[in-house]
Amino acid sequence: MASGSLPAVPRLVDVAGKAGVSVAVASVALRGGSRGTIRVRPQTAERVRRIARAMGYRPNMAAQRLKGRRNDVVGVLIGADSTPANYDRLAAIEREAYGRGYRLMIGQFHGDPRHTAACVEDFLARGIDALICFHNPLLPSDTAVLRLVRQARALVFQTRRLVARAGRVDVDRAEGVRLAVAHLSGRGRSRIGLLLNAPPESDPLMADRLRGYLSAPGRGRRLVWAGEGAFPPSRALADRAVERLVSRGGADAIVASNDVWGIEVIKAARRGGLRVPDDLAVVGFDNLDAAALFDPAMTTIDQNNEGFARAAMDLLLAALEGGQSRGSGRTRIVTPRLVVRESA
Amino acid sequence: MASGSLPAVPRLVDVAGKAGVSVAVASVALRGGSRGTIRVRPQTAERVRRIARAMGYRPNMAAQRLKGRRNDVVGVLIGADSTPANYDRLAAIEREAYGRGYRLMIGQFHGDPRHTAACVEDFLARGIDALICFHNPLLPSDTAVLRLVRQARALVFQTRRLVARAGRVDVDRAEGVRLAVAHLSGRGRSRIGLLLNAPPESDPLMADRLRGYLSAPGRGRRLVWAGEGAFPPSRALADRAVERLVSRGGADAIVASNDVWGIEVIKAARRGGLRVPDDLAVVGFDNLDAAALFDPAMTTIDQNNEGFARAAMDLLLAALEGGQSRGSGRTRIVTPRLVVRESA
DNA sequence: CTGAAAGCGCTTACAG
DNA sequence: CTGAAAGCGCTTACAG
Repeated sequence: MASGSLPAVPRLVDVAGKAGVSVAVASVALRGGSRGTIRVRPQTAERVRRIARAMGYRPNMAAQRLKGRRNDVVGVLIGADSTPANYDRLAAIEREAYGRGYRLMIGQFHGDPRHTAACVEDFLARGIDALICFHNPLLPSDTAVLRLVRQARALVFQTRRLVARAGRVDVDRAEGVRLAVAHLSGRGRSRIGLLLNAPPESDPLMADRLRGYLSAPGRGRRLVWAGEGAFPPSRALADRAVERLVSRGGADAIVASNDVWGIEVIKAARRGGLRVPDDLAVVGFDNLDAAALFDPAMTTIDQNNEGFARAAMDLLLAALEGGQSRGSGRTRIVTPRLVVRESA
Repeated sequence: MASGSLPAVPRLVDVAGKAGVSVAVASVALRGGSRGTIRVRPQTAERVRRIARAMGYRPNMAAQRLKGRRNDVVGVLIGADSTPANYDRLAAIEREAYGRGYRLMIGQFHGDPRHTAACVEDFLARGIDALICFHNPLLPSDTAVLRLVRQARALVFQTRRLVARAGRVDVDRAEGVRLAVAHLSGRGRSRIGLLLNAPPESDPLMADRLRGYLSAPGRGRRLVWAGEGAFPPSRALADRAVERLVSRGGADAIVASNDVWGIEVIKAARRGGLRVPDDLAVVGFDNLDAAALFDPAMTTIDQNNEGFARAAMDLLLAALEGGQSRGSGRTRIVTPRLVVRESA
């Protein structure tokens, strides 16, 4: 609209023409000294690069991909109704992927398997190199979606491996709870309760926490309360949990299955006239921003999202670079850490 | 590794062969009845589609792009050290883009303009259709980066337009503060203070809040305190703010420039023996998860990220679909809303 | 109404 | 050591 001659995006042939070399030489020159049978003399290569830069040349990635170049894109499937903890993890994965030269493409979900399938189709059509599946969007019964997912060249599942050759990254939730119990026990708490968001029989993530709790040294007598999966908890539900664990159970400390529950428990305890941490110590799980901001600042288990991201990219790159490892090599367990603040 | 014959990704020519038609007919059949001079009879088209589906055919997007197909990808530049509020907004943009058939590609920043430039280069090489720039990563002085950014076919800036033809989306921060003041005034607060994270002279986002404050009916006498931009605020700084606004200024209500400040002010007020909201009402800004979880649940201004996302995509699609509108048509101001909870 | 052919912008064997 | 040519998988004028 502004000028008469449209500038047009420069192509390799334009660069080659200006440099007085063939496109083959130009192509090789731009990507380092030599490729296959072609060997370009350093000064020529430098000249080509200089001219390319001056022209603002940028290789057309679509053309490169047609010739087999990798895309360097990782697709991520994540539930649109994900907990804040999952978004924190996603941000960590994005940073890690970026550092390794990969871009992330996000696919959000709403529970409809047909929609999920369409999203994976789109990922595949775009030529993603790898796929990370957060556990919430996929069920073993979604066979149509899983058939598509299987077509990704490299695959990592969170927590639960739904495809045989895939990698898996998980957080050692049991260890997280053990860390919390050990900390509380070390501070003289003798009646440590565990609060679960859902029954451990129906929720493997809760079962892991229970396992950690039961195996923790210094735990004292068993004291567990589990909700029915309602999340976030209502005020009445939080009151009930505190009533069971503290009023009836005599707890002087509670390890909650996540930060939102931890915060709601502190509020409920206060409504019941308890002081935190004096009368009741509370440890959360996730290390959300809200945990640090809460008053009292909440002690919690950090899931180590950086470690998770590193492990996921390690597995994906290993799979991409040929030797998709087998057996235990395909699983990485990330160790969480305790963040001590004021609530415990 | 498993079977003898590698399955190989089916191509259009394979589908056409199996259907007994030319690739041209197959190509057109797969994308609706007719294209250009080619008109495929419905039953033929249906047969081609059925065969394609049975073969698991998926068009190679790289090849399509080489022929001019759009990519349907929006790049987003966002600071890696962004506030949580920006990530909430990013999630909203992702959902909105997804609903309109676009994917998002995220580029994070660390302040190094060379790194930023490399990221935009990458976006352009990947053929993004549009670019959204959050305000933090870019400065008017980064001319090299801006030269690259300008090459995007459609552009939207947050808050501050750094490229002439770009679109701009902003939140009416002044209106947000007016809503907060009106609410407080309506609840009988007569001495309403404004707390800013940085001096309004040096930070336009703070200047907007001040403008809203000064123009709010029922505000009472002017009472403003501004920090020096340190964020998040230290305990001592929050104490000082409360000391100035409440102890010296006599405020019975404070509007804070963001939720983190709002929360820290509530904590500081309590340290000073004040009850919230009885002695002091506090309104935040951003509506982070932490605001709802805090005790007392914090009243705050929601920036309306859904509205922001819708406006940004509207502008981008308008630019992409030819008529890049001019003048005021390129700016969209989103109206925030007050979320009333317990703190005010 | 349909088919053969050109061409998008690259990379890489293959000849000189 | 360098150039001309084929081909990646599509789409779309152009001929029949």
